Amino acid sequence: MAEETPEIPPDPPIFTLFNEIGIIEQLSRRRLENVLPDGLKISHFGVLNHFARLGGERAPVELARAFQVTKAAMTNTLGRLEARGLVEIRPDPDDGRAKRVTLTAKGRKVRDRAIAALGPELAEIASHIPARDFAAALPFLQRLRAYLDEARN
Amino acid sequence: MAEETPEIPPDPPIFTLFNEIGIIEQLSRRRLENVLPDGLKISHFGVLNHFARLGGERAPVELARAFQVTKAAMTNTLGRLEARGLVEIRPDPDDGRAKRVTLTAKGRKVRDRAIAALGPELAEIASHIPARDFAAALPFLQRLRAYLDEARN
DNA sequence: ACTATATAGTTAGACGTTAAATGATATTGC
DNA sequence: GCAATATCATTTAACGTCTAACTATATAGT
Repeated sequence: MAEETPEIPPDPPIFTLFNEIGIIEQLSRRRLENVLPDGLKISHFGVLNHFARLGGERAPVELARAFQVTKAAMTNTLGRLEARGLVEIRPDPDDGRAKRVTLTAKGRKVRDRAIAALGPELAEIASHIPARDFAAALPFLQRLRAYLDEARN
Repeated sequence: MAEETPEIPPDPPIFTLFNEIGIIEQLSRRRLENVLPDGLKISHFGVLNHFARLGGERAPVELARAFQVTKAAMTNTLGRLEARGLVEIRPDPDDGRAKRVTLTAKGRKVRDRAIAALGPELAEIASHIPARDFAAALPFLQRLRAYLDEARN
């Protein structure tokens, strides 16, 4: 009977894409964390790198928004970074509710070592998939991210 | 002094891309899980959908490989699906170490409801970003995934 | 046959994340 | 001024994932 033919309609591309994104996220995070020094996590490195690139000081809520995580997650991340002396957290003199976070000299050094450790790993990936393909794929992902971001509650 | 000019060299595209992937994964997972019925998680839906599309029965280790998660994660997922009566797990008659997992009628119904709930959500995204853009972006992501997959230890 | 190795699945512990509730401080509107 | 509301940060509980260690069974080498 007709039951014998499996047919198997493929998932729609939009669905497959989110699937691939999820798997790439998992594989790349594991891979990058494996080469990061001192058990540094991607989320930790992200914060250090943010400060190293943009400088200055930030409120935790700003960082949470920048990385699209909850304030609770950022509280956790900053607490661990502070415990390791990589960031400094002070009360905000102008707002009793808020705090100010800055990168310490040690934090900058760890970030620089992380960048150095990441370099060969990224180069290895780039040796298999041309850098221009990454650049070509970026605009779509940025647009998708921007939409999901603005559409979030 | 020169310190006054911020310069701010941008991260390389390959780095920015992994960044975007991570954020998209987070935002899309949260958004899709919010519309999934019965607190179904993406990982749970993935397994149900896998069975509904391909039919038959699978060993847990096969599913773990298909979804790029560890066996431990799949044990957890299958345990929760079984506890809710969405899959059935039996010993493999031919291999004393293995198990066989099948979709139950209830599991299929939940999956169908999940598909129905996901439809409008995906359509809403597609209304802001053309479906052809998703299709166009897919090959690169699949290639990247395949590389990361084969290069994993 | 027997030993060594590989594979299937589970368990335990750690970690990051989320949602929800809470406390503290700011801001807005009347 | 004062009450209502919004915002910043933290805490708690639940969840999914990972790594590592473990049990049980199967397969390969000798």
